[in-house]
Amino acid sequence: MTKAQQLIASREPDTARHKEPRTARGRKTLRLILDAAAEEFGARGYHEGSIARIAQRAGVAIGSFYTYFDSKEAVFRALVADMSRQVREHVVPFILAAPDRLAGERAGLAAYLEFVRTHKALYRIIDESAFVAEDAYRRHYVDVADGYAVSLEQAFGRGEVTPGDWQVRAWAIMGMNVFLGLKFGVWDDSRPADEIAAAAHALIADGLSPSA
Amino acid sequence: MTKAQQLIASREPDTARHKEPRTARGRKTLRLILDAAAEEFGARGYHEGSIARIAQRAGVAIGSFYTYFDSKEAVFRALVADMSRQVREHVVPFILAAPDRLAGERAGLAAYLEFVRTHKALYRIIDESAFVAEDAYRRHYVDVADGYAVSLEQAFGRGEVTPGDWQVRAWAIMGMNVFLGLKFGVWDDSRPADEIAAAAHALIADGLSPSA
DNA sequence: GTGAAACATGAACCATGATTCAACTATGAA
DNA sequence: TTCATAGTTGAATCATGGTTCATGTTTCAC
Repeated sequence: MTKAQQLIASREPDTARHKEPRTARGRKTLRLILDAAAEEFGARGYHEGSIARIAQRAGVAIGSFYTYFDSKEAVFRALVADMSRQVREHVVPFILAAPDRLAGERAGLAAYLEFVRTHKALYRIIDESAFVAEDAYRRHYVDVADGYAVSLEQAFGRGEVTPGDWQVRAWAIMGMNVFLGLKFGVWDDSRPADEIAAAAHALIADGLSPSA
Repeated sequence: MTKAQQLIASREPDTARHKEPRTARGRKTLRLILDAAAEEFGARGYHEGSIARIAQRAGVAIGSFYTYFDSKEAVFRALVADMSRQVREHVVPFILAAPDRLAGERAGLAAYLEFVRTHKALYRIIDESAFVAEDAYRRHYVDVADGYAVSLEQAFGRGEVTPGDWQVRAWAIMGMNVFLGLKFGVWDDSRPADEIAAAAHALIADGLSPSA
């Protein structure tokens, strides 16, 4: 397993399983349904979203939906797992490509903001999972935070950051990024992602204290 | 208006209005219903929560609920506004009592963590409002962030913090606090709030960079 | 080519729970 | 004391939408 794979992979087995298609036709239909569900839940949210409309968007009958998923919650869980993976696959390479961890932090945030701006549905789905599939939500954030903590500690080993409480730092930075994503990604994309990332990077690197 | 009142107050008029009771009996019943709703939504969430159960918890008939609120959403909105105010009323005094803004940051986070630990329902309700009453959710966080931004800028005027992007900093710090509240307040309260606040304070004050 | 398994269809079923409402009781001002 | 208003009651109503299922159609290994 490469370092990138380690950071992307989830620690837990994939519990959100759909019924595996056995033919090419089946795989295609499953894909259609998943994409339609992402659109529907992204636009209307879990509770307002309807299976009938998902089926319609996918261009299949309602019954076909139930060929692949046991319930509304099942398809939602599958989506959360899928999107959790997508975010990490998009962001991690930017972090790894940077010369050091702090530069990586900045590049990662910029990449994250760009990703959120072009995948607002994704943001909403992961967030809403807190109330629909709490375990999936926890898994997502615990995975990301643990990846962060490990990564920070390794950077410390290379002398790139000061020592400190890795768990607190990981959750703090993650929360920062998520809220910046909400504010400057989802709600207001008028400012360049780089600019936000630079300001956040400055905060994380040097803090607010004038004496330092 | 005192400084504390400024920080606590919401910029927007109170849109989430219930029907005002005209007698002492009515005011008492309204209070019972609001408290019951907080319990119910805190425990089961908005969609799993039911009006019938709220009425039961409050010890009143279903019809009485509709004497005070037009709908399920209306009572939820009233709760969000109420709790948004509660958090600020609890935390702001700690920030103001501190000798300077950075110390205030630390004291505020510790106070916030303690509050979250003893009011987990509140945390959940505000968070879920993102999907039930998005405008109320936005209002809450925009209010808090703007308060932060102003407060940081004033601290800069007193030479307590370095100059920077106030909006980005405000949202970053707020996100940090919210996520630390989720992780170390709601999910895991095994570590002392002070300890978490101290670690976060160190991050915000001095950053991660070893050169600084 | 053939048959069993996989996949597709969508009308009908059904549980759930928010909301209504008509009858009743308590309050408090005059 | 009186009566208009405020407040209370909970069974019945009603809309919604997730889920089922009996009946086809397609695929593909043999």
